[in-house]
Amino acid sequence: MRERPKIKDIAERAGVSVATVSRALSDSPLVTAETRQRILDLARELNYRPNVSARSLRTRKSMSVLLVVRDVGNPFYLDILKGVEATAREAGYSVLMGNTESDPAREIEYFNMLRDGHADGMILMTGKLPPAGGNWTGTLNRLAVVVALEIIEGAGLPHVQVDNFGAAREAVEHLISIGHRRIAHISGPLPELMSLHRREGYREAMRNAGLDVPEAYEVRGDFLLESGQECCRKLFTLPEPPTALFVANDEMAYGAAYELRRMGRDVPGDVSVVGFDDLYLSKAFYPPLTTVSQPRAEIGHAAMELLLKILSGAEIDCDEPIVLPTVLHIRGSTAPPQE
Amino acid sequence: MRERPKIKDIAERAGVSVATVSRALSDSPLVTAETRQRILDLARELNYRPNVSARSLRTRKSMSVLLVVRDVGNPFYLDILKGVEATAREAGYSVLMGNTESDPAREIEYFNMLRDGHADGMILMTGKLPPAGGNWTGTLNRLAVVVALEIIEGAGLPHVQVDNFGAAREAVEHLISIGHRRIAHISGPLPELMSLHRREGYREAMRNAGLDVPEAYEVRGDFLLESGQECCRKLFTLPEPPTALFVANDEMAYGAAYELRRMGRDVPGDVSVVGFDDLYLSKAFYPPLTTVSQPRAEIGHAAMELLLKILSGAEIDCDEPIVLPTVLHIRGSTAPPQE
DNA sequence: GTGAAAGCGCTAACAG
DNA sequence: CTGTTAGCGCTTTCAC
Repeated sequence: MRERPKIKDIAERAGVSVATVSRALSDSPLVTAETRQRILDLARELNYRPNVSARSLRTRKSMSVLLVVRDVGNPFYLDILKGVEATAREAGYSVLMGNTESDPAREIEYFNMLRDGHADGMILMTGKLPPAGGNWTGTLNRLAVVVALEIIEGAGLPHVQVDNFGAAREAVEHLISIGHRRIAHISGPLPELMSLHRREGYREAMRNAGLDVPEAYEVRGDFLLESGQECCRKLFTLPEPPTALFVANDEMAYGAAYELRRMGRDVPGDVSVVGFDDLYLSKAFYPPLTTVSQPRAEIGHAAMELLLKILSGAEIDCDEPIVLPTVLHIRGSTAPPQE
Repeated sequence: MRERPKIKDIAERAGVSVATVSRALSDSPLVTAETRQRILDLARELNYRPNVSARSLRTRKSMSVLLVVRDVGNPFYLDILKGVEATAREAGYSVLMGNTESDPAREIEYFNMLRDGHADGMILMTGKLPPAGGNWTGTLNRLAVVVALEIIEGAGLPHVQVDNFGAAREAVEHLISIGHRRIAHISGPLPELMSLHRREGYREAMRNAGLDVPEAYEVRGDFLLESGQECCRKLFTLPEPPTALFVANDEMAYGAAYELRRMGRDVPGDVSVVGFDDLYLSKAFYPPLTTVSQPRAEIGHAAMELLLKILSGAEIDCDEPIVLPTVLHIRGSTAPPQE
């Protein structure tokens, strides 16, 4: 058989109709065990594989989902992707990668891919809806979209997230508990909700401990290494620099630690540093970073499960986000302040 | 318009046939500029998007490619993925993620996805062909497959790679040039070609310098952090431990550096370490790792370009791999040996 | 330049 | 239980 066999080829050889073959192949109970077996054997023999386009066209299902992130190059997404991929594959779905790089045109494009049957559903990790350019607006509620990691308010979409506020508070409480009082915060880009929540957690912990937060102790970064360095430099030109840093993500925390070293300050001897994310290989950094670990694989898994539920037609309560637990890993970058 | 508009809807409103609409939409010259414009306007107004399944079924093209890796969780692939994605999107292709985790069943599965029309081509980064279980064998030459990063011998497939041998040699030559003579090597898993080539580069550099390589100076790892630690431990129980390490990838290099620190040896004061890959954030490590940087985005880009060429029907010379240049980044983890 | 019509390969009524 | 048949939405001959 030179050409790819189709259902018709099997039907002819088996001496049955295409309908029967289709049924046998999809495990319909409407086929005798014997016929089914004959067909199955034949299919294997011919090395038959159903044509996905034909099937999709007919069933109106693509059996693939779209995973959309801001930057595929960011290692943070890796384990999430892994979790999504594993769960998707188990359910027979393929995963299409989407990368917006915050380009509105691309954001729209990926939504369009849902409409044109490229994918059945989408896991959105960009933290925002595309501008209302394409008039997919209004169709939104009909599309199967799960927001993971980030939060999009007011769209009525289901969410899978972590308690950024609580996790940040816990991280800062750790610093307080080992004796720090002058604790500064390098935040993520504002007014993104994730950054906001982490900053609120920081403020709450400080407030609860009766500690002061001078305005200059809150510096705004953008989650990238360089901004961690820069923010750190700013903080240590202050007349009364902090003894500890709560940084909104690991990448900036590395930047800060790197900068501290350059300035001749020891971590954690002179300054303690706490990050957020628990990046791949973060335990290999020196000193190993104390950080909030997010259950990334589980986030991916949960988001995909939720999406599958939606795709199966179940009603989802979008008002109650799924919140996954974080863990504060206390490692070598934090220590009590010097006398 | 509640339902998704199809070509027929446009045709009716425009008072033309579906054929004309199809032609106008695909920029065929067989349509008057005026009709075309009317149709285009209408399409935009209705927010029309062609159904991909129908189109794929008809054209026998899925306009997507499969990117298959051993482990999506490995950050090494990130920039490659990014390069592939960007190039693919520009050409109108989507990228499907494939993750084998070295499971033969999955390896076969992804090849099957080519046959069933799920994807038009594949970029394979697993370094091996699936076991000849599915009888896709023989069909191989008909499938559009590009091998990137790794090497698969004898399959007649086009390759995009780096000169692992030369890059490794250069790295070791650097160590030699700053005065090291007792240089050990932590290799990747054998007999994988990539590991083999890097080891050969190491040997060649040593040989050229007239340096001895005691058998115990070559330890075999598996590219993971822990194995870097382990191998390092072995090396430093030798009666005459090395003063420098050439490690086959960054992840193990971090493991080794971590272990050296634990053993109270300073990097680079007591021991110099050179890695391979130049991982994301590697400059933030302490000390910043001297390492061979691979042009990952370019590898992704080149592989996708090559695949596009194949998909466009061009004949490819599979005997001449595309070899991309590496750069040795000399950073803080290497220094002349102590007196 | 445009239209009619024939499928691409599959599934799902509907009949038997 | 099995077969016949009508599409899914699109592209592409082949006529006109």
